[in-house]
Amino acid sequence: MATLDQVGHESESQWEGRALSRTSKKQGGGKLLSAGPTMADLARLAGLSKITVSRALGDSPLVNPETRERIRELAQKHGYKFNISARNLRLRHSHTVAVIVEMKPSSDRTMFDPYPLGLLGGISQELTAAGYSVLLTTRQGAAVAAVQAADGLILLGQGVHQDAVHRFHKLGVPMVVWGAGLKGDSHVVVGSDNRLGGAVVAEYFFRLGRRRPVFIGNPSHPEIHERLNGFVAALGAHAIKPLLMRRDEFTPDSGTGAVHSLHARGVDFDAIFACSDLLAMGAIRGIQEVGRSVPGDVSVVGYDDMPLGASFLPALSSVHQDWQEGGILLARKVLALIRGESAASETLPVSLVVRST
Amino acid sequence: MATLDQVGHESESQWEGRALSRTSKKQGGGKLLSAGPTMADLARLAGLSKITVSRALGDSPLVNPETRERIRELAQKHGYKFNISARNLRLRHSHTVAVIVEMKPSSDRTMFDPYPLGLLGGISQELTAAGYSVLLTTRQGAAVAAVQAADGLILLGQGVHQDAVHRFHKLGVPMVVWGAGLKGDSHVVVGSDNRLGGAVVAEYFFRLGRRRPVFIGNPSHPEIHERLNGFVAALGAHAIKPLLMRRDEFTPDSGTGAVHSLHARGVDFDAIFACSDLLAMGAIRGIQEVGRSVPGDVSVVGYDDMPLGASFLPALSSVHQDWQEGGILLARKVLALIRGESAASETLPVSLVVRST
DNA sequence: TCAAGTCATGGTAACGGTATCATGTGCGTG
DNA sequence: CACGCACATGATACCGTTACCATGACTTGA
Repeated sequence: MATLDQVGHESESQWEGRALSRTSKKQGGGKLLSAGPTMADLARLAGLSKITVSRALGDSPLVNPETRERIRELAQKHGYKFNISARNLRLRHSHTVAVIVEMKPSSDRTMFDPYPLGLLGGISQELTAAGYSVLLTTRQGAAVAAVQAADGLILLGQGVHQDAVHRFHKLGVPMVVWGAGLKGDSHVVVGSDNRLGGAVVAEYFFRLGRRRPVFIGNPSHPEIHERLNGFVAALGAHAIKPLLMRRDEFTPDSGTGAVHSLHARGVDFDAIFACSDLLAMGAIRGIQEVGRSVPGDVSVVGYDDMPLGASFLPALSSVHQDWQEGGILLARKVLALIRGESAASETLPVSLVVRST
Repeated sequence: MATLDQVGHESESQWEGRALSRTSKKQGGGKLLSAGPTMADLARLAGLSKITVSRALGDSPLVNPETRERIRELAQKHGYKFNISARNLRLRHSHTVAVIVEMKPSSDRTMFDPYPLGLLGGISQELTAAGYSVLLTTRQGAAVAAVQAADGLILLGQGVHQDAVHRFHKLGVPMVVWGAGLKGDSHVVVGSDNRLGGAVVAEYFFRLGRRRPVFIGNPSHPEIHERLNGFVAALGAHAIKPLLMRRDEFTPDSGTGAVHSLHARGVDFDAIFACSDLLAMGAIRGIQEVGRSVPGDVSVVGYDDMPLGASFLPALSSVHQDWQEGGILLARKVLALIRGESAASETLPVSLVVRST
């Protein structure tokens, strides 16, 4: 929209202060504010009215192309800066979408390291391209007036709690949430297809001839619960029943521990689906420690496809999700809602990246 | 400042539309816009003037405490929303700081995974607390009008190139940059003390009795160059000269490759300082592959203290930096500059976390 | 008793854009 | 020649807030 590509172009003349050229009705005075020129100033300079300047800068077809060019140059030359607040006030919207990131204290943030950043990148890219600003906040800062003024809201964070969702919902602003969509949800949810992720791994194991698979992870996270569901359902179709090994921590240690525990209990298993790459890497170490081999004796698949996993030895197979794509989709949904269109919840496909394990 | 803590408080009555209660001079008409009440509306409701409402909501000492309370309740009850655009227009500032993140295409982004997120958290926390909004953009989006309107700028990204810095500097807005400060820099730079990081590792190696240390990394990044400088200088004080093993990639593979290369060339070494944890972990694997042990034969220290490193086996020693603290500092510096105070470049201390390697 | 000094409140004019409804020109056509 | 129409531009009135400078009531002290 009113995107003036001025970065990098040096203004050739300094704006000399306002008071002189201003049609001040009361003050003839000399207090020279060091503010830039306004549309009214450009208008006077060009011998036109400010509305024409507004139209020229806004690419309106109503102005003569030559006039537009002339005004453009003038704006350039005098270092004109468009005032967004004024436009937003007049237009009665903020052209802003608030992104609220729920940062957990820090404990299992590990799991989400690569995640919000990619998401944020996609969101920022798409929203900026549409002429919207991205207002970043944490949950604590969400009470601030600027957030309330946003035209739209994006909620980020694992297992965003329902109460938080409702709280923000009350602001009466278009809202889109990242995560696992529960069936009864009234709001729009975008997330990667965790169920599919589980199913894909199940099929993979089945094709490899694995018949005694184990799932490692913490299914109390809604997203991970879905992975488990998909995994169990797909295996069930082949009359296979996987074992659930519950682990709360998403660290390599935890994965190693899980395997040792299985081994100690004499459990017979030939495949492991870990719901995080870190867990998977730990599990592989555990498997090797108890004298078995990957992928010879046991197949292992992780989740998230961390860059690290690819250069792990043996190179880790993992379920890949495109965070950036997710961010873009989130952004598109809010924009649609803001425009008054409807938007449905959507899940993004995931893909299994098969490497050595 | 004008922070109205309204999230979560449900407004008890719906605002019934404007036209009726409005002192419209021309239109007596019925077009009922579904916009919320304004200060003027509250004023009429309270039998006061809008300026008094403004003062009450703004905690001005000029209004009677009882009046203030009354207005507060009224605002609450009618779901009043403060209009930031109007205030910003009037006050001639945006109360906004733009954060420009330079996202590399994706190649060695690995290195920076945990980094911008922590930084961003700190920035957001501090800025929000001060009543400022955080406007997030990538470099591509930085030409947008909203960025130009920001009261301040924070530039994030490894080795932010000088040209970019100058480009943004021309906007004439207070700016703070994250990274390694070069001596001749005119702008304010905040970064962690890479030189100290190198020195600390050097001392650690020396105390352990290591005399043939190797540095692995890519010193063409300014920040990493500093680490190398500190490392070399501190070792130099003990008349030790480290070997530089240049590696462009920051992956484990690259680290493993480096060690194999050293081994193949018959280089004698007893300590490795890798300028990234991933590199360090790869190096450890390489060391083990060529039949030597960590930390028995070779000591290894990484950089960044990734959560992963702590649960690596053997647990990785690493140089730790507090990203969040860095973000807070960045925020404080811009705020100071915005207030017209001066601010100096500053480096944050780092600490060596000694684990098993 | 009156000047001076609080305290609480109000009138008015900005801040810098854009929507709405004119206005004025030139041109083609019946 | 008058009419309608497209085109280019303008006058005016807001959008919702706060700064500036009153104004009136009531207190205080000489």
